[in-house]
Amino acid sequence: MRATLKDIAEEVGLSVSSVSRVLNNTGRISVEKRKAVLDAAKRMNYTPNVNARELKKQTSSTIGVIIPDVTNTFFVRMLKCIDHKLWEQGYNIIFCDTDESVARELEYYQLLKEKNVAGIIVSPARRSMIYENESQNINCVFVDNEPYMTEKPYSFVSINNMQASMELTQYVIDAGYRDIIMITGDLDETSSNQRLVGFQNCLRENHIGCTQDRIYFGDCHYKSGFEIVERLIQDHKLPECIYAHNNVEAFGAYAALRKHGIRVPEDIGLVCFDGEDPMSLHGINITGIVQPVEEIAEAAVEMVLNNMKNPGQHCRKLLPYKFLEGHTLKKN
Amino acid sequence: MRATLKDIAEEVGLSVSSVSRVLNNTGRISVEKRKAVLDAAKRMNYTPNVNARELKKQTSSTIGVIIPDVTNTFFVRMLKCIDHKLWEQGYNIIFCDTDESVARELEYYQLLKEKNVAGIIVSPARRSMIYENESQNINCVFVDNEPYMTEKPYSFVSINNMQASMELTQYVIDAGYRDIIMITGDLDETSSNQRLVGFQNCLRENHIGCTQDRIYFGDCHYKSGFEIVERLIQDHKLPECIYAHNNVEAFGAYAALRKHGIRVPEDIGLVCFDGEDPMSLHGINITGIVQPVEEIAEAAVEMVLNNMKNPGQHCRKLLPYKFLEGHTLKKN
DNA sequence: TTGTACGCGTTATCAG
DNA sequence: CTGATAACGCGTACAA
Repeated sequence: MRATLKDIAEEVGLSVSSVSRVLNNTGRISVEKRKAVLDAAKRMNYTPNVNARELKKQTSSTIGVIIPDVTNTFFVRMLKCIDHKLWEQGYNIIFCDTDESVARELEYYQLLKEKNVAGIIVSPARRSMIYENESQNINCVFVDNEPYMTEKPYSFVSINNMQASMELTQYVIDAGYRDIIMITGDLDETSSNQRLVGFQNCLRENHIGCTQDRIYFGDCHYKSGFEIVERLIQDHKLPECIYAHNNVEAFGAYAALRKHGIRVPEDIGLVCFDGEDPMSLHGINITGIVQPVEEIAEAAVEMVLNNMKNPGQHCRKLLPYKFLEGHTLKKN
Repeated sequence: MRATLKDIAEEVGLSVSSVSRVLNNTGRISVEKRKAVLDAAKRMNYTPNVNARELKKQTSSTIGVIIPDVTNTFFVRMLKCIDHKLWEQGYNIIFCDTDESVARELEYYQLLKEKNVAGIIVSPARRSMIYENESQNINCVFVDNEPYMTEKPYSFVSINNMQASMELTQYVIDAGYRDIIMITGDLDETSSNQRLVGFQNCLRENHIGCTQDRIYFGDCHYKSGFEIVERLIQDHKLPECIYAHNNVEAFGAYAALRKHGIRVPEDIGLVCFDGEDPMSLHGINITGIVQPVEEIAEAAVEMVLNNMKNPGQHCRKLLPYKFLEGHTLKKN
């Protein structure tokens, strides 16, 4: 068994509180007793029980992080950044990958509360139900996708997806493309929705018909990008340019194009969000919007820590994004 | 504040123990009181305090997972698998990314103990010091890389890296290549070391000189793969085939080759470990060894859970790997 | 300077 | 069936 304060106390013939005082450097203790305690602690390999301490002190040093799919490069980078920021502040992460299951998300959320986390950073999947039937004021920061239908206030950090999407679309148009299609993300998610709306708005503003056949419904995954594009190829319906909702879909799209010998950007243009991952497309950057992952993570951490000191204070942050000129559009 | 058993007890005019019994379905309680408790619990949004419960019951439902870099596709997939397996068993993960810092690894390890985890799954970075000065018998399973220099027994799961490396090298040779170089991983890690040894052994067995200029020292990262190959190109020293320690290095190597218009496999061969990620090379699989990530994760979980029931039982498992015939070697 | 007593939220034992 | 009581490991107000 692990040594406890009590064990040490018995060992050195002191009271538990004195031992506690020594180990926490609180209160005054005679030098020799202090030494005795420290020696015993070392000898007995004493390890404090943080859970007990936090139960007593009514604090918590763990933050729950819920994400839909950690194999997605955007989320994994966010996770890593969050971990580092929190580590610096003395916090730990309980990691929850929901596999995009709303049910799992809810179960994880419940569990995190039971584990007494100091706060939760969640990038919800689909129409997140987290805030349904939730009367408790839990310290929760949403990232990327907003919770569905709640009049309760909440904290949120992301970028302005609609605006970014419009800018991107406009860039494509300005580059000379007019026949553009979009492969959407999961439209149950607000970020996907916003990007689609931005795309549609921009087409309209440019008097380009935004007919239904410009929109293909993906699900944020590689496979949907791949399959949609392969179908387009087979149907001889390839447009001049493909706008994929995220990098993963774009990789899928790219793979399908390459499989059929269609070159990017010579034969077709390709844009997306978060296409800058150098590891993923052998050094080829995909032109498009790049979300400031680090800043988003940092803001989320800041917000969740701040909410601890000022409970009930909610905050909504839309961070500036970057435009990346990659190698997947023809020069005008 | 969060409602506690005591709050409910006061609300319904019962003792704390009775409330506990109702909520845990233990012991007999009259129907009406049971209903009263349940109602109150719901009304007051009662959430049990797992930490308190586990303090009392002397149990723990959290497992620490320490990995060197979660953005590495191998580790992130492992993490995800581990999370899912543990979730099924009612356990949670405290996530620790060390950024390959041995110091951080040690700090995390200490912290996990303090947080009272039921066990730790660790893929150590470099020459892990985790087991130095460690007299306590902590439930710890090592994955991929073995701890450095300890006479203490430990649990470990991986593949037989040396044998796999020999097989891979032999395959390359059998495919007609003789001028092969290897870009190693971080040689402080046993897996990297083993793969290098396997490469060398196989060359010797085939009477191919294993001179020092066949070995380039990488560090498992994209950048090192890229830079080493670019230097080779500039020095006109490209071999017939490059053997990269892992997929990330191979991606870097591939990017460098592509940048200079060198085609794979037409102009040069490329093999590595874990090159099957369809997302990463636009559908092109890299020929080589594939580690059974899922099985490794599963085994690690099994071992860590088993160690809980049978403390001190250590186990070493080398799982079967697969050979993947991809698209990066010329057909013989 | 040190010890006693109490409580954090929970469960388990023992009485009634 | 129900309620005290103790204990898990720890920190702290109070007393000595």
